[in-house]
Amino acid sequence: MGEPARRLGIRDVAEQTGLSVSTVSRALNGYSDVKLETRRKVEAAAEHLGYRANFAASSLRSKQTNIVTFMVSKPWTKFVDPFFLSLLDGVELALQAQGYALQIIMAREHETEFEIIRNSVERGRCDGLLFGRTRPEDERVEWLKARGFPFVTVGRTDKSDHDWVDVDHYRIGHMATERLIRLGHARVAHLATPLRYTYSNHALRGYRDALDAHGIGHDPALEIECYLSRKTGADAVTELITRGVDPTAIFCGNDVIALSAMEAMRQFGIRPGPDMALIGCDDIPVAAHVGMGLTTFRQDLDALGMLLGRMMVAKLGGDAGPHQQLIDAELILRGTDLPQSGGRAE
Amino acid sequence: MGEPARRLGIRDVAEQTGLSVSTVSRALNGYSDVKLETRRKVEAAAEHLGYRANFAASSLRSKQTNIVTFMVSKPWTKFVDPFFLSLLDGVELALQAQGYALQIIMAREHETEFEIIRNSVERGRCDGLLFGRTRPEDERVEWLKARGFPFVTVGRTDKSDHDWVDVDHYRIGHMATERLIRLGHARVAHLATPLRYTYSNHALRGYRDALDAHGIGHDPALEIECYLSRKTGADAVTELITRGVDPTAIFCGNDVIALSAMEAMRQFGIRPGPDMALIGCDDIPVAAHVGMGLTTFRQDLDALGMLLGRMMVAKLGGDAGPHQQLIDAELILRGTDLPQSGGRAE
DNA sequence: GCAATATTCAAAAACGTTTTTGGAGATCGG
DNA sequence: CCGATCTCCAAAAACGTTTTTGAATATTGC
Repeated sequence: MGEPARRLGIRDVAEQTGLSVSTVSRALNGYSDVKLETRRKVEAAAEHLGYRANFAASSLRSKQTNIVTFMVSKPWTKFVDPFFLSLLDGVELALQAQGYALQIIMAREHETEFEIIRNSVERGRCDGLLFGRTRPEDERVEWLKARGFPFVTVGRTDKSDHDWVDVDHYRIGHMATERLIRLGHARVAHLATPLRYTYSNHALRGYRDALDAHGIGHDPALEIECYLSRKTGADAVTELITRGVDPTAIFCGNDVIALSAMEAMRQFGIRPGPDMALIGCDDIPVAAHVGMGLTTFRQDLDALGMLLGRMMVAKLGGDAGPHQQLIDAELILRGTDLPQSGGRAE
Repeated sequence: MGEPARRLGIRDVAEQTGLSVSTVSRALNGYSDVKLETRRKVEAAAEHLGYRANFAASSLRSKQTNIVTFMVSKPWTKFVDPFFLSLLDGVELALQAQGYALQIIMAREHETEFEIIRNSVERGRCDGLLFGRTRPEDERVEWLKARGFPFVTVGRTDKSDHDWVDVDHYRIGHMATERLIRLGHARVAHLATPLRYTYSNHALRGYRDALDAHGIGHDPALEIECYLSRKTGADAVTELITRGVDPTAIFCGNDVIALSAMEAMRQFGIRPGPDMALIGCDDIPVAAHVGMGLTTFRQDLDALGMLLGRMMVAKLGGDAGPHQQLIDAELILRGTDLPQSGGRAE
């Protein structure tokens, strides 16, 4: 009868080499108390047999997975967000250099985010956790902190007493608004990204502070919160115009909102740029190609990702930290940040 | 002194309920031979204690992970390829509906692809494997087939005797070329995606067959293979023009190539569309915004992804298959597929 | 040359579950 | 009312590693 076709195990390597199972394990895992010659012999036998340690078994015994999980939240799964891939590319690079594997899981529903984290941590599926879209008061952050589980976030909380990397959206908001003011605009609107996220609040504060610094108070009618769908930038512009708020310039929290806003402007016969100045954020690929080109901010996401990965590796290596770092974005000047024209051509 | 702070285990749930460890396990895993009342009690206790089965242990004993791995290859990690995220979104949806988790790993170097697959399979890290960028003769496919490990690919091999989903690039190539011919173009060039991939060959065959069907032989000088970087579409156009090959229309294997080609055309004073017709493939977001809009093909990637996921679930459920399915792409008419103008305006 | 220390390896325990095996009590048919 | 069949659960084995423990041999210091 045919053999039961047992799976190849460390035992087979031991038999092949005439060594004990424990020695084989120690040789394969790079322990120092095994003679070089022995190690070579073991490695040769393992290679020859095609043996690899079973993941579940080794992770059960050693209590580590060598996996870092990045949880991507709904908005990132829904759009082709350049934020996503470039960032991950950097993270992966930094992790694999230290022997860690990057695993990506998706949180489709907003409510499942926490559940996914709990599951990953409590079931011991990974050694460290990465995620973004942090909120001013973030349940996930608090829970992980309380448990002492290693994690780094993209974005801060209000307390910010954990490890994070972040793009300086305060500075972005401030610079964008100031530039528009210097171009002669007195009524600058802000179409904000969802204010449940911390970074949106930072951008908003930057916007307001820039206005204040120039003696222009902020007008609630000029501030509209947009959600991450394709339409709300347009809706916001429509609202601004139909209500007669009449801004002459707009700072948008991201390019998707800006693009949507531009669409609405054209419907109203307003030329984005000449008739209404516009600055976005993110520099998505379309930004360079739409109309006369959208002026926006670019972030070095590769660098941000590598930073994120390196922080995680440092934490996992026992470095207590704190690990916190702010990244600057670069203003990309294109065609939509034009001076106040004094009214649109009829 | 202080308790050793042991990790919460199934034993604790057993003690809490006064049941045996085995019964708790069976209750939690939905076996039928446990009284409803007992099951409820166990679930309540587990919930109350916050217990979750350790992943490594359960996967070691049960020999399954409930994980399906999608390996993404280098080109997909490098660009913001819409192919990627939409596809994964669909896959994830189909998998999680059946209790499987989607895990994504990246193959940065081309050469590591195979190594990653071996590692995943031999170490028992997942129950099934998904990947794309298949080649006419694909080492990965052969190896997995020989091992009998469950996998589905995006794209076929020459033999195609495994499970796959694919976009019908033959039809795309045929339709695009035929459309250009009907518009009066006799010299239609083809900027192909890398021919090491199977789908590129299908597109090329479609292109050639359409020419043949109209009594136009294919001219090797009109066929240029482009690699997936931003520049080669431009390089190819430059080559066509400087060599005096003078096509009046181009069918591009994808939109990135087409966009790059358009850039080069403009440098030569050739207007994409009026002076040289152009059809791309993929309908990346920029395609709608560039110039007068790029005519291209759109694929329903969500559907493709869900199909992929459902096939994997079926396989894992024991359905022997074969599971093979071809998906049609939709022609999106925009501004670059114009009739032969008889020469460009000087 | 002898005790002390280093080096190298083997045996066995441990990791936390699921699965196998089997047995006690309940239910059923006649 | 008795044997047969079900229902529900407990005890123990098993999964394939890594880690702990300890012992044999080789090396060193004096």
